[in-house]
Amino acid sequence: MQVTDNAPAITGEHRELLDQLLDKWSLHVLDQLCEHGALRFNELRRAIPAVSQKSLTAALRRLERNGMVERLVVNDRPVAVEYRIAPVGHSLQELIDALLRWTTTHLPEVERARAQFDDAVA
Amino acid sequence: MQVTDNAPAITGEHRELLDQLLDKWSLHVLDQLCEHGALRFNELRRAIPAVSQKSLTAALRRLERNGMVERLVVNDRPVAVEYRIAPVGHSLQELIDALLRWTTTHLPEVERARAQFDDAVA
DNA sequence: CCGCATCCTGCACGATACTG
DNA sequence: CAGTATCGTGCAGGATGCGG
Repeated sequence: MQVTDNAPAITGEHRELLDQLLDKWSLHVLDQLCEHGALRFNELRRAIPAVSQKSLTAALRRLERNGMVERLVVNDRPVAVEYRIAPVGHSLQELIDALLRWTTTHLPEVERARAQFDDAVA
Repeated sequence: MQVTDNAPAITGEHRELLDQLLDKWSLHVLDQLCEHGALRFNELRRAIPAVSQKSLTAALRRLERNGMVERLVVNDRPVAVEYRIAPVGHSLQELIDALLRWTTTHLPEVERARAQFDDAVA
């Protein structure tokens, strides 16, 4: 075993956690919460128009359960809830940004590869 | 707009690309190919025992189409195929490693959060 | 305003059998 | 060895309606 072994193996738990943090909507949610600090439920809905109420709720619950965001009831009558990014969630943000930057950088290259592949098939 | 804006927005294309690269099996495949350089189809199957033949084929096709890996026929009779990591795929590896290191680091914290959350519900 | 319950649909994925 | 073809199933996720 090398001391320079900086590539951990992929265990089921790794995969499970990444699935819960990098799923279809969680990236958007984390992104918004990092940018604005704290947002109300319907503010998030408006910020991410394509998400359904059900999926947004599910994503928020998942993120909350994993400690990425904090949910706090601001007010009863009428009910007001605020979602706030947790410190550990903020630490994830750097990685997410890195991913987004990577895609932005390499998207043209990927699209060329796709065109070439699709041509070869046809 | 700030010049220091280092957080690109999440477009549909970003999401689509990430979905194709970070899916259930692609991480394993990229990981293996980066580690070993080049592998045969059945070597990959053995290296990732949980994957079905169908899903591995699909993952490899997807990665190939996006330019992440190169497929080359080494031999006919009997057929031998080699999958090799492409340069752009290798550039992804650093991010994947970063993700894995992040999960490794924060998994205990996440598990504490989960336990607490599940307690609160019960 | 926030969110759960229900129904419905498509698709991801495994299992299995077959081919060059 | 490296796939393609087909079938069956679970589950993610949208649409809709109700409740505190």
